[in-house]
Amino acid sequence: MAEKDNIREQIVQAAKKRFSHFGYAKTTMAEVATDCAMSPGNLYRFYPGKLDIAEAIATEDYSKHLEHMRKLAVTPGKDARQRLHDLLFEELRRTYHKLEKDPRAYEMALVISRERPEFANWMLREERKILIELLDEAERRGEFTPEDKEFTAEMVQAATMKFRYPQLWSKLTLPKLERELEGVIQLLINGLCPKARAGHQREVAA
Amino acid sequence: MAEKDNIREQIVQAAKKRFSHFGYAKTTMAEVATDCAMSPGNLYRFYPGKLDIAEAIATEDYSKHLEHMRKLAVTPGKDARQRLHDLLFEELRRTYHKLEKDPRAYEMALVISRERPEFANWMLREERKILIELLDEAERRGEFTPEDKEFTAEMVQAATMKFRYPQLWSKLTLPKLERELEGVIQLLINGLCPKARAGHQREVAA
DNA sequence: AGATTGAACGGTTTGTTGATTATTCAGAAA
DNA sequence: TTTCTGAATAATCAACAAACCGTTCAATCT
Repeated sequence: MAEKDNIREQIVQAAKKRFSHFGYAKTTMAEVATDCAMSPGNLYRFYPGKLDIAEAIATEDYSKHLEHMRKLAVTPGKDARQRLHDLLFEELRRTYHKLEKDPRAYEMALVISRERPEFANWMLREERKILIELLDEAERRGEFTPEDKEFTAEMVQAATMKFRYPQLWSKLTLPKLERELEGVIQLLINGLCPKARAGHQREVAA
Repeated sequence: MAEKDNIREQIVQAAKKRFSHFGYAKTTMAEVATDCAMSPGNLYRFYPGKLDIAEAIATEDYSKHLEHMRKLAVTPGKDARQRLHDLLFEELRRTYHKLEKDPRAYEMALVISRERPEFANWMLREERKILIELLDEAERRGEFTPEDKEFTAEMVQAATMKFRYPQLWSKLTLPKLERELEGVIQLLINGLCPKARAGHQREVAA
């Protein structure tokens, strides 16, 4: 069924164009169908519904992002702290720029996470896998030694939840958000307890 | 102007009754005025508007909560970790129960934080003062030694943001939230770095 | 047969109108 | 004069109708 996959891809491409020009809500199935030179009804042989097309677009997009993050998680020549830092900053910057420069994409993200809460969970699960890779690698190098890595990854995500949801940012600029994330990472790495206070931590440059 | 303050208090009491019985939206200024045996117009000599009455109620309520938390922050016979734990759990439980058992109060909270974002900031600032007290006390006892306590308190709040906003809970039960908060606190206290791994941490009992 | 259409269905959104209500203020009461 | 009233105002809300659009499916085409 390579032909069917081609058509699915064509539909996704057409929808992507429409969604990013006019927004998800203002794009009709009839328009997407016309762009693909087919009838509206025929779309439903390839996707169960409009939201599923949006989900396909979002899945493709986030998968690319995940691939990038997977590389950051195991970059050689950087210690675990730096890799965790790079990973979480990448996620923050991506979200911030989507919000700022791409309101259409942000609209789609809102719709999907409202209508398909499972999708947001999938994103968290995938990112968590990468965090676990990072922790595994860190253990191999003797940097961190968390007992339960699955649980630890979940807690790192919980502690950085603020940086995933623009609704919680209340007009904070990116530099301020980065300064906060930097602080949270420092706390997560070193903790409040003094023990053997580790060497200095670099400050964010903004 | 003791008389004026009495009337202000009477208005708040009348509004509190109405709001908690019928909700904020379904309560009219005319009704509150009638309850206070005055005309609607006269209310405006005491409060600038309906929202300000709601804010007065919320301020009074949260101030009581703050007082309670202030006690938790300096309870003798508990170490800093336990006090931080008690403080953050108290906040979480309060929010959870407002949401579960008191939809009227939750409605008011939503309206206020939408129309008066400054109020949410005030709450955070006040809670932060308490966190700083806790850190000061911890330093005195040689438990934690954060360099910049104002900043550290801010970061503790950032890391526990998830537990303040029911919108982020997506159907999580209180026990699951408590388990997560427990994990985040552990991470905040001990950090990911091994250094001198501290003694075991208790598990939540639910 | 399998693939495709497009009109029909039903749910949602949009636009409109009328009522409700927060807020104001000219004047009455004290 | 100062305090208060309540009708007037303007903004918001609720209800209803019309239009729109996602989705389905009987009919048509290949």
